[in-house]
Amino acid sequence: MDSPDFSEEKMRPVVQPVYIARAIRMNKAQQQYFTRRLMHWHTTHNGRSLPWKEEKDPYKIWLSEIILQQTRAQQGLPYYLKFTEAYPRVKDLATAEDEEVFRLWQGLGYYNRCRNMLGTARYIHHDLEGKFPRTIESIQALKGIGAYTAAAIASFAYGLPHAVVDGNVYRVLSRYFGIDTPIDSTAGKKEFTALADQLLDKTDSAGYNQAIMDLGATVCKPASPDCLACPLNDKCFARKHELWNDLPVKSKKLIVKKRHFYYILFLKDNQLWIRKRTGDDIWQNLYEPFLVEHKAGLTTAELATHELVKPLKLKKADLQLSGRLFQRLTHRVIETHFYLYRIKNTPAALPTGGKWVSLKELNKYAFPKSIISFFEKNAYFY
DNA sequence: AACCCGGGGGT
DNA sequence: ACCCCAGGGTT
Repeated sequence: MDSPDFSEEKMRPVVQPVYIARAIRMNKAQQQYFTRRLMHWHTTHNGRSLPWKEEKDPYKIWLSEIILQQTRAQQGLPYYLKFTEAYPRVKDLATAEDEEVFRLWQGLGYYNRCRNMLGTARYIHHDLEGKFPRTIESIQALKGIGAYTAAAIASFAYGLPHAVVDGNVYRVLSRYFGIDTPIDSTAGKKEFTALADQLLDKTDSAGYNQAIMDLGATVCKPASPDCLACPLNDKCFARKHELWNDLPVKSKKLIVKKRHFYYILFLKDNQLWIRKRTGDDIWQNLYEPFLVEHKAGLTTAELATHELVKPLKLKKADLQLSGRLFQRLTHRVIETHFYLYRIKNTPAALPTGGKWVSLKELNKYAFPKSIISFFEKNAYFY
C-alpha cells in the first residue's frame, strides 16, 4: 500500500499548470507591450551607470563580457578597470606574459576564462590582423564565448539583432510570462532563447539587451524584487500570483563536496617552493606550495607518513601547523591546513616541476584566494 | 544530460 | 545555510 509522499520535494509549491501561459504562443500585441514598457523604462528610469556601457570598442566590450561571466558587475568592475588600463588594445593583451595576465586575474575565479581570453587575444592579433570578428557565428566560434557572450558582443559592438539570455533574462521572462520550464534544461534554454528573440527591439538591440539585464539586476532581483518600481508590474504573472520566489525554476540540485588540502610550505633562505597547478582540476595555471590532498582529515602525524610526504624524510618535529581555513565555493567546501617546514641542511627531495621563489617575488605569481589569505595573515610572506 | 569550474554578496 | 551572479567547456 503506497503512503502519501509528504517529502519536502513533493510539497514544494509549484506553479499551477492552469496558470501557465505558454509565452511562446502569446500574441504579438502582448509581446510588443512588454518590449515597449521595458524600453520606456530604460530611457526614463534606468540610472545604472557602468564603464562598459556606451563603450564601442569591440575589444573592450569583449573584455568586459568575459570578466562578467557568472560574476556580479560590482565584483568585476575593478578587474575591468585594471585590464583596460594595462592592456588598452588587443595587441597589448596578446603580447603580454602569461604570468602577468594571470596575476591580474587573481582572485576573480573561473581561471579558464583567463586562459581562453589570452588564447583568443593572441588569435585575433596574429591570425585576424587585430580585427575582431563581426558576425554572430564567427564571434561565438572564439574560445570562451558561448551563446550569451556572442549575442552581447554582436548587439553592443555592432547593433546586430541578437537577444542576450543570461540569468537576469531568465528571471524577468519566467516571472513576467509565468514560464516554469526549468532554465537549466535543454528545453528551457530553447524556449527562453526563442522568446527573447521575439521580444527583442530590433531597432535598438543594444538598448533592449541593456534594459532587460539592468531591470533584472536592479528591480527584478532574485530575492525581494522591487515590484513597486517595476515598469512591467501591471501584467506580471509572478506578481499577480505571488510566485516571485518560485520563478524561475531550476531542476538540478547542487551537491556540495568536501575536500581536504594540506599545504607544506618549504622555506629555504627566504625562498618558498611553489609549482604551477596542472591537470583537470580547480585552479588550473595558478601556483601553490607543496600540496597533499586526502579524502578525509589528517593529523600531523598522519600527514608525515602520507605516501607523498614519507619519501621526503622530513623531521616531524619541524613540521609546524601555522594556519587552517575553510573556503566555501559554489559546489565545494575546501578545508585547508598550512604547515611550515624550514629546510636547514640537506634539501628535501622535492618533486620535479616546482621551483624556489624569493618571498619578494611571490607577488609576480597568481595564487588561489585561500593561499593569498594565508600569506596576508603572515607578514613573513609579502 | 551531467558535471566541472571561484569567489563574493544578499537574505 | 543557501542562492545567485552580464556562463562556458568537457565528457
